[in-house]
Amino acid sequence: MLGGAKRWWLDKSLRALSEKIENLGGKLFLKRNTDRSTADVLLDVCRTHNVKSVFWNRRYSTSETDIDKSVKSVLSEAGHSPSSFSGSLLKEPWEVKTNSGNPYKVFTPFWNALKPDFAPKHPDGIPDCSFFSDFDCEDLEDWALHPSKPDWSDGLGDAWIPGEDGAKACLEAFFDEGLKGYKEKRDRPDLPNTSRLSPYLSFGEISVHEIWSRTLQKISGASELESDGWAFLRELAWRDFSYSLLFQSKDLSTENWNDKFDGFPWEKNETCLTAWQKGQTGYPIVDAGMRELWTTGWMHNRVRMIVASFLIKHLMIDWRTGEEWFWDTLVDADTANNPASWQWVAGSGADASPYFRIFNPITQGEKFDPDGVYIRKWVPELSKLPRKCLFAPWDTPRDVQKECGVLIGHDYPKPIVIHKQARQRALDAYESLKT
DNA sequence: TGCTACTTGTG
DNA sequence: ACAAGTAGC
Repeated sequence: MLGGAKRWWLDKSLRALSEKIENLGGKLFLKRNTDRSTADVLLDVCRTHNVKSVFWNRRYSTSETDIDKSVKSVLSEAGHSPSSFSGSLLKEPWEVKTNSGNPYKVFTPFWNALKPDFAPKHPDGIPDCSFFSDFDCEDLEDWALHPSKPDWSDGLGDAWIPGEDGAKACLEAFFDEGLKGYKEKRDRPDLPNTSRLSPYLSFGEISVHEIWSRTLQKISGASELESDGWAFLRELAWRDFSYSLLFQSKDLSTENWNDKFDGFPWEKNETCLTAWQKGQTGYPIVDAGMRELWTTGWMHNRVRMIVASFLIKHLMIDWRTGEEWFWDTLVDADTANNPASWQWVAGSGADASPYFRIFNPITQGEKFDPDGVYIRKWVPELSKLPRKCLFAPWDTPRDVQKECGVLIGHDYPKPIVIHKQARQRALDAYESLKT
C-alpha cells in the first residue's frame, strides 16, 4: 500500500503518462485490484480485451514475487504469454555474486564486483506499434489519490514536477549545478549538490541505465568531473545493494536483518514520537529535516541519517516506527532503500553502522550546515538568532532570545531529551543486548 | 558515512 | 589551556 505522499505523486505521474499516450493516439488503461487477486484481475482483462501477450517489470520483495509468480502461472495456463523483464535495477540481484556464489553482505565488495563489467542498456525509444483508445476503464478521479480535506499537498506541488519530463529536467539540473563538487558537497543540505532523482527512480520515471550512461558521457573528456561522477554512480549502486538485501530477506521492513536485535528494549513514547514527526524535538537540525520532509515529501540524505539516529538512539524508538513514517511521508519511499537504510542506522542491517555510532545532533548541524542556512529555512522561528546559537538554541542568553524575538520553551521547544543522557541510555541498552 | 574521554605534547 | 592522537563504546 502506497503512503500518502506517493499517492499524490502517482496521481500526477499517471496524468503525465496519460497525456503522453494520448498524444500517440492511445489511451491509458487503468484497473485496480481492490478485493481480488492480481492474477484474477489480469486474467479478466486479458479475456475481455483478447490480449495475446503480457509484459511487466520484475519486483523483488517476497510479497511481490509471490504475486508475480502466480500471475505468470495463471496467465501462462490461459495462453496469454506472460513474460517479466529487468526494468529497474542495474543488475538483477542474482547476477551479482561472490566467488563462492553467495550474494554480497557488504557494500564495498558488492560495488567492486558490479562496477567493472557493467554496461548500461540503451532505450530503444517509442515502439513502432499501434495504440488503442476504444475501451472503457476506471477513471483516475475515482481513485482519489490526491489528498482532500485537508489538502496538505501544496508544498509537494511547489517542489516537484512528477513524470518523465520532470525526471529529465531534474537530471539535467543536477548535471548543471550539482555534479561538480558532488563528492565533497553531497553531505551539505544547504547546497544543491544532490540529484533529487530518488522519487523519479522509485516510480520508474527515469532509468538507472540512462542515469549511468548520461553520467559517463558527462565525465568523459572532463577529468575534473571524474571523481564526482563515480562518487555519484557509487551512490546509485546502494539502491541495487538494498534490492539485493530485499531479495534475500523474508520481510526487510519488519524483520531485523541481524536477529541479535530481536531482544532490543525499544521504548514506546507517543509524546516523543509526535515531537519527532512534527519537527518539535528542540534540536534544530532534526526539526529542520522533519519539517522539510513534511512540506516537500523529501529530505536530504545526510539529514535522514541524523533524524533516524535521533529517533532510534536518543529516543530509543523502534526503527520500524520511523520506517513507517518515512513510508507515508516520502515521495521517494522505496521498498528496498527505506527499510535497508533504517536498518543501516539502527545497526541491525547488513554492513550497518555500529549501534554505538551515535550522531551528536548539535555537532552534526555545525558540521554540515555550517552557516545555518538549512536550519533558518526550515525552522524560521530561529532565523534571527546569531549563527553560533543556532545549533543549541537553549544555551542562548535570555536577553539575546528577546532581541531575536524567540523565547526557547515558548516559541521553539526546549530539547525533549538531553543529548548526553540519551546517548548514555542508548549505549546501556545496547550493552544489555549482549548479555 | 562518530563521539567521548582520556592520553601526551606543547606553551 | 589546547591541539592531536587514540581506545572503547
